[in-house]
Amino acid sequence: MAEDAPRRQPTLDEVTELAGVSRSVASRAINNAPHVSRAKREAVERAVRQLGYVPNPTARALATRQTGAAALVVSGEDPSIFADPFFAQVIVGASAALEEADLHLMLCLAASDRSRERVGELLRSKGADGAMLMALREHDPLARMAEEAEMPVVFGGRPVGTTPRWYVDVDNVGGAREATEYLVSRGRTRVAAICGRLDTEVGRARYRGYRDAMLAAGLDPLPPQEGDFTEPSGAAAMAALLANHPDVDGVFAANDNMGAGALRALREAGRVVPVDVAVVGFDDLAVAQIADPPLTTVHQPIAALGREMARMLVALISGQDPTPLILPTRLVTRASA
Amino acid sequence: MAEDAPRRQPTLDEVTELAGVSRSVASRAINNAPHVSRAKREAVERAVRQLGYVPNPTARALATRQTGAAALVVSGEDPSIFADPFFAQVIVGASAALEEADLHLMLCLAASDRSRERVGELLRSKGADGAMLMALREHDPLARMAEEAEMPVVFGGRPVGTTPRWYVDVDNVGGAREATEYLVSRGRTRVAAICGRLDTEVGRARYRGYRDAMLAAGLDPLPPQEGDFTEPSGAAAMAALLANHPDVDGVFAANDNMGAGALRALREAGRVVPVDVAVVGFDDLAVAQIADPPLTTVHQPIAALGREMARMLVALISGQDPTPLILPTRLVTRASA
DNA sequence: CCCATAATTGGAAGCGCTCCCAGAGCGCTC
DNA sequence: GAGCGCTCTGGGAGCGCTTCCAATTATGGG
Repeated sequence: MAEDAPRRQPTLDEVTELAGVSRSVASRAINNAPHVSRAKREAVERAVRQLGYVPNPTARALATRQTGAAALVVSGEDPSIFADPFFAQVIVGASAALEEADLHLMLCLAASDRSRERVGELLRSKGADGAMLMALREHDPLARMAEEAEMPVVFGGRPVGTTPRWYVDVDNVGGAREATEYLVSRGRTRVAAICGRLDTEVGRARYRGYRDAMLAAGLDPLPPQEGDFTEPSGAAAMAALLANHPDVDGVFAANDNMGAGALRALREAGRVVPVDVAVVGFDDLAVAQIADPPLTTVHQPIAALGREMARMLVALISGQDPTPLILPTRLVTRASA
Repeated sequence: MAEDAPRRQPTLDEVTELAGVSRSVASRAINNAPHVSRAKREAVERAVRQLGYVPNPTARALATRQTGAAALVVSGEDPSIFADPFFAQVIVGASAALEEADLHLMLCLAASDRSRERVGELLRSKGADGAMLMALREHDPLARMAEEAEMPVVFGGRPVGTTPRWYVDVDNVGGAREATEYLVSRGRTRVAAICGRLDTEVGRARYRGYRDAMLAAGLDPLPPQEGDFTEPSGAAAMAALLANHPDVDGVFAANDNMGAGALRALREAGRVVPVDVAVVGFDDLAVAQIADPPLTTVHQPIAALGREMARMLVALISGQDPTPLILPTRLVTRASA
């Protein structure tokens, strides 16, 4: 049973020979293509089983000009951005959808010039059948690389400045507006926004939603208190806010990490949440439930984001022309507001 | 400048022609191989630039029998296991190390039979130059697949039952022992363990460390209170513990998620941490810092785990025979104990 | 100035698979 | 019984690159 000769992988030709058919027939049989008689098909199947033959994906890729893989590129200036559990969920969704199309997932963390350069080469060399780009920042070189590459590309979230042809995004403006409206509806009038980096579209859009809601309610929006989406930056922003606007009674944080940071800063400053200050976050990650008090937050369908990106990419690869998609958010109320 | 003809990628032959050299020379020049005169090398470089030539990785892969990619396989019975931020950090480390060797990262979430089958095929067909396997459970079919595939394979953590030839692991027993010893050293005598799934080696090893430390201190170890590494399971385990052993005064949780859950259950039961019950976790993820009170925990070098796995794999791929590695842990004391 | 030696060079054979195409075989119809 | 439209079949030409090898040219010592 066990040969331990230094055997190579068996090739199609060996199957061909054992089954007594031509290469074309063997190839067709293996790919379940038509025009193969029942007898030959079975002969091929038998030979395949006997030899333990597995098609060589590289050779197939060369012949078909399809690699069978899609890249998920996460930009950022250092790899720590990827530590955000957000991406893990995107991956879960994308991975599932790619699997349906029998594509493999290539993950590229484009956090250094070197790695960005490698991504560029991947795109230009058609090292994948398509790519999903996420977390692009302003003037991100990846945007141009993607444009120049003649490869299907789907954006996750819109990059700052331009609106790509194909993207999946979450309704950031709407979600932020809803969060702010909720705070206002609970009687808060001095509501501040701890926003994410304003060189990202998410950061801007969520601030815009806050501002719109404030203006619509006849309240004065405060200028953006910028953080970088991390917990410490949220705490720092909250501290700054308390220093400049001691009378703040509501806070909209542009994500849960910063919301959790704000909660901590408030606790350290002796403010009671939600009595003194109500806080709403964005994302609805695990941290929102674990936070104390649990964080009222804007839920966004993260796995669905990944899934839809992948589906859109698959559609693109198969020659269709899908339309961009904006996924809805919904407010999840917990104890913090 | 901009041709918008439906141009294919330029091929080596076109470079060859433009530079006026043979294919061999062009190939050597492009790969920085020796035996190319200065003049021809420059001619090739010029042609490459002029044509915007990028080597086709698939063709190269077919010729060299090297795909230029390594797979990271995360097993599990459903994809949610991947939501654990643990993996994100492993990926950050692995990705960086692979980049140094100019390898791409293929991520496989093997959470269904279908996806496991695809991984098996990837392994058998040599669709990657090597693979890193993580989170294998007892009788995990991936173990056999990996064994049968003649492909370099590195394990992250040891699977239950067997000790693979190449692996990188964390000192789970030592870490758990240290955590328990610390609790004991703080005067706790009725220390319980909330352990992870006992069909994983991590779960077993951490319980073993707890038990060893208890026995060494002349205390009675409690039977394992099993959770599944999630926050809710930690809370449930803690509740069960309080019901069966109301006098418990110390808890070692096999990871931070469950530690956070225990904290919540204790709070809900009116116990004060660390006065009534001291709690120690394991992992030192972000949740440990955010928890209230902040969780004393066993820090493990997660990114380093990923990095070392990747390095070991690279060594294996390049024909070396590296030795298994066990990474040290260290206790980080915070307010919970 | 000639020959041994080393550095370059280009031809050509793969790597393993897909797929176009022409030809063969076969059952019908008219 | 010839002609037509099928389905099958296998030959062979790629896909784009690496690399072995024999041939060519450059180098240099005697």
